Amino acid sequence: MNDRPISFRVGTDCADCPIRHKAVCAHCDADELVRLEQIKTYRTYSAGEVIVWAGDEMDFVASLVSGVATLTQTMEDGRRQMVGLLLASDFIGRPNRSSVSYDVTATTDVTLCCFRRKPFQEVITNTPHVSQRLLEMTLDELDAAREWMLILGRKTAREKIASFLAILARRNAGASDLGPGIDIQFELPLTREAMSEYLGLTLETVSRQMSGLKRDGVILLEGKRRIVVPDFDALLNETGDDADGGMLA
Amino acid sequence: MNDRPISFRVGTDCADCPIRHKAVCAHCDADELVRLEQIKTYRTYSAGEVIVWAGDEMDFVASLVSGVATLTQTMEDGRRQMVGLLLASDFIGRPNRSSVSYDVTATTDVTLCCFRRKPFQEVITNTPHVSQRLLEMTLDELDAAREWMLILGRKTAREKIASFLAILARRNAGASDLGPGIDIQFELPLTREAMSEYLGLTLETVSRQMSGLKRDGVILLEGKRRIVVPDFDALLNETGDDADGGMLA
DNA sequence: CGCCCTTTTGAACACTTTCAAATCCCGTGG
DNA sequence: CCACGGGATTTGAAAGTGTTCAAAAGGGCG
Repeated sequence: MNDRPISFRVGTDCADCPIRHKAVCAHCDADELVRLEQIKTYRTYSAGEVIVWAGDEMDFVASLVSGVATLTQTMEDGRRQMVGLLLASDFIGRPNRSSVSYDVTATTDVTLCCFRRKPFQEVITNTPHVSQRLLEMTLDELDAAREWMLILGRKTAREKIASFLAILARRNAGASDLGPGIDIQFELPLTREAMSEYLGLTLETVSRQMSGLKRDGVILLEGKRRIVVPDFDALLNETGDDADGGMLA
Repeated sequence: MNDRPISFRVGTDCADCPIRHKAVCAHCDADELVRLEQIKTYRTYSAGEVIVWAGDEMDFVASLVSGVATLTQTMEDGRRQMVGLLLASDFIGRPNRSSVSYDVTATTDVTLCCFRRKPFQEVITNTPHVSQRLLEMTLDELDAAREWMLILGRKTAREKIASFLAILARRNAGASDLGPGIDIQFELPLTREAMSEYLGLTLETVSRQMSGLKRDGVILLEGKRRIVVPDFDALLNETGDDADGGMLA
């Protein structure tokens, strides 16, 4: 019902983990990592696979080690809205609640670091480093959700696309150079349909607006999935936000 | 810059507090309450007053004791989207971050229980009962934000209005009777304009849809602000959600 | 009683959706 | 190596929903 493990890789050392310093375990010391090591298991899912369905029981919580996953809500009549876009180091599941509220889907191949629910709840209770990190991450997600609400509620289709691309560009570039004159490139981890579910649009509108941004030279497409942003400020100018941060004043 | 106290009421006992068992202090024992008492101050704001502006520094965090407040984001050109609707017991501010991301506005007369930022951060660090309660509350807010995202991204104007009224009805009725045959009544704490900012609509559309729901007998208006819901299921049927919870099967 | 702000209503318009069909792209198999 | 198949994407045209601009009606408070 709730798990479709494709493969297991047990015994991987937390010290070598690519998300060691960003995930829920970020603040842990060596002793605390040992506790987590004892209750963790890796699972992998392939692109397109559903990790859990809304309403199902999930006997674990997890950190997303690699890949991209989504949280999606579905209405009676099939209308769908994505409500979470999970990248490396993001947390899946809610302590003290075993039933899941949203469909969780792997949109690329995904590796999860899963913690058995019961013992993880004890860790939360006894390890302030973990619960405090989880609070930080949840507050960040809440901020992201609120930025997303502005996009959904008030932006035009073109602004929505530009905003989405800017968010991806920022997350992919990390803290590195987003200045003018530097080409930013990244892979789109979502289909046009998934983008439409993120942005509250139809996939046709997404396609049209992508074409529009390409036509206007704001983005270049290499194949269908690789995006090149020749001028990040130009992209920001399309988002409707305070793009240039008052550089003109 | 950041505070416009209208009046103070010092020395009020936490034991008598109306939000004692729902706010961030809910899990605290007597000793822990003493610590909070030492750093708290009450402030009141009158309807319409801005509590803090986005970007301002806030030297306190707070629990909303009574009244209704909103979090709102504003774009360059004046488009506005509400991203938080704060009712009694909700928490305002973010630990470890003194600058505020959204305009916080009192939409009715409001009383806050404010905690000085610095000492509150110590409480967070040293008092698991507080940090764990704050985590719970933040997770609840995140869930609410995600439900809201579905409303903004995928619902029609009529469904948005119905969903909003259903949310208010549920919060006001508390755990009590929402069954059929029981009239639910509540006061609208928001103007049409504030509703439009909540729902990503124009105020004209809000007004039209309210009229439509009234015309169809889904709601009754007593004055402009008091709403009567003669049949809660009928309202739910307008939300687009799985209204009757499978009662028909 | 009158003023002002909120709310309602009307009509034309704009943007996104819907429905339909063509095109592209990639993996597969001949 | 190239043709084929099928999902993903793009493009077109018509239709619909919500917005915009405008004006009237309603309500509360001095």
